[in-house]
Amino acid sequence: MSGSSSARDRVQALVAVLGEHFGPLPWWRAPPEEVMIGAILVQQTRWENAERALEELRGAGLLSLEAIDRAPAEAIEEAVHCAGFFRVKTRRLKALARFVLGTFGSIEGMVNAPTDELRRGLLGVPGIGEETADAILCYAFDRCSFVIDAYTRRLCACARVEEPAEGYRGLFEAVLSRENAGYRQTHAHIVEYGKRYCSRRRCEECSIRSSDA
DNA sequence: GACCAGGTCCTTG
DNA sequence: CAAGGACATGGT
Repeated sequence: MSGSSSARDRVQALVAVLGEHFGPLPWWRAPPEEVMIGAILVQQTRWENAERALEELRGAGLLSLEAIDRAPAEAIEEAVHCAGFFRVKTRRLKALARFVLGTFGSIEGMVNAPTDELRRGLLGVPGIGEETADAILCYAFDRCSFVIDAYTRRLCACARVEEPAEGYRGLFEAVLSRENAGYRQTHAHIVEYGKRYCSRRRCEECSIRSSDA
């Protein structure tokens, strides 16, 4: 087998330490449709900007996949302008809407679909990569899909967790129990830790690292 | 004014 | 397959 400090062991330790450090953390709650839209809007920007864009969409009556599918691109671009990459994100929102409405007819058609099928479908939508797909699965549809984002990679690098060829996702999913709450919670912990202690410009000495190494 | 933010896609070597 | 660039606004 592996030594006393395999990548999996280190991830297990990270999850435990974060849990003790932060305890339960709140996370944005919204209907699945809004979570999906938010998952696109938040790409490569602060959540605050994505949230503003969501409110702009709401104000314009565009906070639904039906409306996004129907509306002219210019109207959506104007609403999501404050989230950056507004032309790209508009195209991605429309692609998402087309996928959901075309493949499942509606959001309701997705809630009972198998996770594998949803994940493959989402990854086939231009503009939806692994992180966005897993965020949608985890936070919009309560699935056990762990979200690997920039914070996770940074933290793992800091904690000397070597990345497997298939990526970090499998490590976390092997460590977490099969319940959605833990997936949400651990990702929330990592984001909180990243924002507070381990951004790109500054990475304070990781207390995590010493307790794990 | 540079640098960064909860990515993804396309092009090059 | 790794590395680099494009997409864009808002905050430090």
